[in-house]
Amino acid sequence: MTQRYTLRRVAREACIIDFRDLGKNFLLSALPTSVRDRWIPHLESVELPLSQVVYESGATLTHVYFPTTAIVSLLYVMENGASAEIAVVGNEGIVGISRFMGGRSTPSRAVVQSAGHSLRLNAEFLEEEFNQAGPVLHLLLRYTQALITQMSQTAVCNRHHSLDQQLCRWLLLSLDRLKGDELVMTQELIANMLGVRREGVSEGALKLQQAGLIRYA
Amino acid sequence: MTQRYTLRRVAREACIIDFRDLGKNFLLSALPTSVRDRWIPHLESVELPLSQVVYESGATLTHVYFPTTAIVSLLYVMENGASAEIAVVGNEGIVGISRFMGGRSTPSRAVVQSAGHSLRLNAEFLEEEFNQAGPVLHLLLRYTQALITQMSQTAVCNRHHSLDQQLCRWLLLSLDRLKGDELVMTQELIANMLGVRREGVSEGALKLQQAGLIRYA
DNA sequence: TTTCGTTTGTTCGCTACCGCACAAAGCAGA
DNA sequence: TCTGCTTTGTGCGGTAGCGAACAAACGAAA
Repeated sequence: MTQRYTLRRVAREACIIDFRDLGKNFLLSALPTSVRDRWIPHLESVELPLSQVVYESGATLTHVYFPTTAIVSLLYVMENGASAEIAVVGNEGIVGISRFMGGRSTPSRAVVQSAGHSLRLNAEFLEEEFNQAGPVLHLLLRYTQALITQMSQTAVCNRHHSLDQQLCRWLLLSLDRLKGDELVMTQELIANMLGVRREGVSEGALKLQQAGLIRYA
Repeated sequence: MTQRYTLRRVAREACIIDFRDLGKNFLLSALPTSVRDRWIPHLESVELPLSQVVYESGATLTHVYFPTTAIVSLLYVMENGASAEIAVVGNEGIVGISRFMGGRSTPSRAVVQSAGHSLRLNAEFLEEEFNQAGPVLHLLLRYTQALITQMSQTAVCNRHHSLDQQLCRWLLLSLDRLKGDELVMTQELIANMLGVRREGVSEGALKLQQAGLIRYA
């Protein structure tokens, strides 16, 4: 019944979101219903095509994103243009943590790694909600802590693991965030994310295919 | 005058901290005086010897540390024992952010990289202060954002920079947090932090010495 | 069907770094 | 002063990954 009510309310306020999407993002579904009901009129539904830049390094965010089926990569770009992925965000998280962490800008670039759907929220609205210091704050900080852990692992992988190992990790990170088991992506793009040569990815993928662990075309 | 008052109060409450130390940690000195006065009776003064483990990976923190002259490295340790430094904390920060970020444990190990002095606070007390959602919360989150940026840089350095470059970065990160320009440390330890071979550090340091950029014995 | 652009596979030096082994230097304690 | 331990310097194969160059496969548009 509550859900029916929510659905109608969404319709009444002329928001085009499908309320079922709310349950697809773990953070949104972890919110108390009172908060979720308050957010619904502010949530927008967006499709994120492959390689779209969600936000640029140094930019001030206008929205924060709650991916449902999309996957977003956070890249750190060096002055000379070289870059490396520092974290991956899918339906378990939120893109744009720097907005509520206090800095006005972010050191990373967010790029869509797997096309899909996402909900998004006006950044100022989120900031106000965050500053009410209730469950929203605690949930987002817990997620941030998880993100920090993922970034730490990325750092140590970059140091100690072989290209093949990193490719495997990357595939698994993606698989964790995918509905099915299929990923639309070129080796070139994977190489950019990992910050390695395209040829290396080619060889790695080949090995995995020969071992029967993946298939691709 | 305010300072004299503070000093007396410290003495009255039989705390052994020197109130001048407060100003040596940037976070503590950025707090409003009202907060600082409230914290003073709870602050403890500790000496951190080289290589002391401030907290172990996975442990629940009992205290958070505000280094004044000490420098602490955050290391991520892999299952096979290999490790890599993910961030450095000196008098600009706080050791133990995971305590207020919500997770009960932390994925990193904190090790003293340069012996020195630090103030520390009971972790539960800090948590309560943090949850009052005032300036303490915002200051600590801002610092956390800075720490995340440092970790991102570490990740991308591990990917794209040469051993020599990383050694330089490490020395500069340390220099930024040192009073003078002298660092007591073996090449072996530096290698552990960076997650590289000791011989590599040896060669790198030699080059820098020959270039007249550093001196060591 | 042809053509052209994109994506993937393969090869060939080259270099940075690793693991190992060992020598040299410095320092502390007996 | 001698001895032993810690720390630093150096050399030597082995290898993973880089940069460049190019061939093969595939797909979409003309």
